[in-house]
Amino acid sequence: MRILVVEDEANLREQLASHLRGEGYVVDVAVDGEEGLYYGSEYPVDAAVIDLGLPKIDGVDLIKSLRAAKHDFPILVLTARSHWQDKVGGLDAGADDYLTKPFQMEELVARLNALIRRSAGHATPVIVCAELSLDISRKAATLHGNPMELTAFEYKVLEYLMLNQERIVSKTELTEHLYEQDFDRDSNVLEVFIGRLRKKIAPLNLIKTVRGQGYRFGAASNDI
Amino acid sequence: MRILVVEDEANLREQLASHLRGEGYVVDVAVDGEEGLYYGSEYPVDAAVIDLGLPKIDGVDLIKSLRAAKHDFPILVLTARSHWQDKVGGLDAGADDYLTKPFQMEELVARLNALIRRSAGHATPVIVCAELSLDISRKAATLHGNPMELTAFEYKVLEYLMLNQERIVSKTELTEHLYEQDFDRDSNVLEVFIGRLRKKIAPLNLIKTVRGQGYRFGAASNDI
DNA sequence: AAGCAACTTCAAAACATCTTTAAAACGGCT
DNA sequence: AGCCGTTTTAAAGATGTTTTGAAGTTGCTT
Repeated sequence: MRILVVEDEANLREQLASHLRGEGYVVDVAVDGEEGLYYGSEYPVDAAVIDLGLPKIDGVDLIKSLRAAKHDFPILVLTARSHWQDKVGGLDAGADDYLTKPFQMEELVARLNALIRRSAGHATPVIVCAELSLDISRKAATLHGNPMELTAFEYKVLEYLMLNQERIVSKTELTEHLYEQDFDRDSNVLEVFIGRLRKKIAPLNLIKTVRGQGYRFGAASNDI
Repeated sequence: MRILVVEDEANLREQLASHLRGEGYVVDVAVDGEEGLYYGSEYPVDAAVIDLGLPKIDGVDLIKSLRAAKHDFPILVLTARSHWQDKVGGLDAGADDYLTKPFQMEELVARLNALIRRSAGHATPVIVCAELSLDISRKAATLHGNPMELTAFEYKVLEYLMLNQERIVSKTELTEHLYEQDFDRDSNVLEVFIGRLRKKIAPLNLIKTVRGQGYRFGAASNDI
């Protein structure tokens, strides 16, 4: 999952980035609203964390611009406690949730997770498909009720596919959401991971390949 | 479908070309307005992506020249965000849509698809003919409500024919729009593909051959 | 009936995807 | 820091599908 962090204060910015990376997210960082708008438009981000009170373009204006440009990924705004009124402006502008500074990183991660999950159309943190279920808040999967052993990357791939079930997800889309920018276009890592996931969830045939287009996750037996 | 890309910045140009080719388009690339005018006049392109702000001939002038030469394929212009006023000039000159940089490739592809579809006279992304329907945005066809299994090329041929229903489409036209320039003139690939498509959509007789001229797709039973 | 255009069939070539293996990178531990 | 086990990546070959080329057949048209 790709997160855009827009925060002018260097300290907090780095802390956010490194903590989110530690959680397995791909992170783009922007130091001001202008850069934030650029990254939000250029890369397929899954969610954004935006500090209100930014130089160049104000946080509220950034949100408005992003929404005007039809980017509908969820946005979590950060406000200083002393400026708590700001949050109303942020939400009005199109943000989805807010957090007042200071805050706990765990809190932020939990909310971000919830936002991403809900924006993919899942109300609960547990996604079930046939005998396979994925608990996003715990980053764990169970098959036939037994916990599965997944590596960090296997989990990420499975999560992305399950959050986008029944939809064809191209290899490009997968890499853009799961890897930092510089990714070797003609590497076959994804095929390797898909292969491993298939082996682990066998005999269930939930990951179908649509030749020339990508993969589609789902229980549906009929092709589309 | 044949797309002309006119962009001076090498990086973006290559990215555009490779991404569009990945989407199944035939792509001609031009590095400046002069080359753009040449390709636009020489090849039967279905749509063009033109960056405003080009060397030699400016993007706006290129569009004017193309329109003056009676080329009426749809044009999507790219503008830098800082020069957003340009888009008005582009649209005035005869462009059909615009996108400000930076943008996401999916967005561009979606708009290009829509432009091509509409220029062929179809308002919606689903084209229906008798019991056969084609969803251009998903690149999928259904027959009697059941999804069809089409290979990439079968799809391309069917799409071109359906976008140009009731019109006689010559084999030359088909190859020019579906293949890169160097195509073996006396190959019979198209006949092979037409044959396969006919078999797949049988017993419907939607692809009629007009001896000596080409093929005509349509439900109309009366000859012309 | 001859000549040509279009059709059919089949196998070769090209291509995308999958599998396997081993090397490289990483993370935790002493 | 150096070692060890694990995870991720790169590379190469196997597999299966799609596309192409080629040869022969059909069937219009004159």
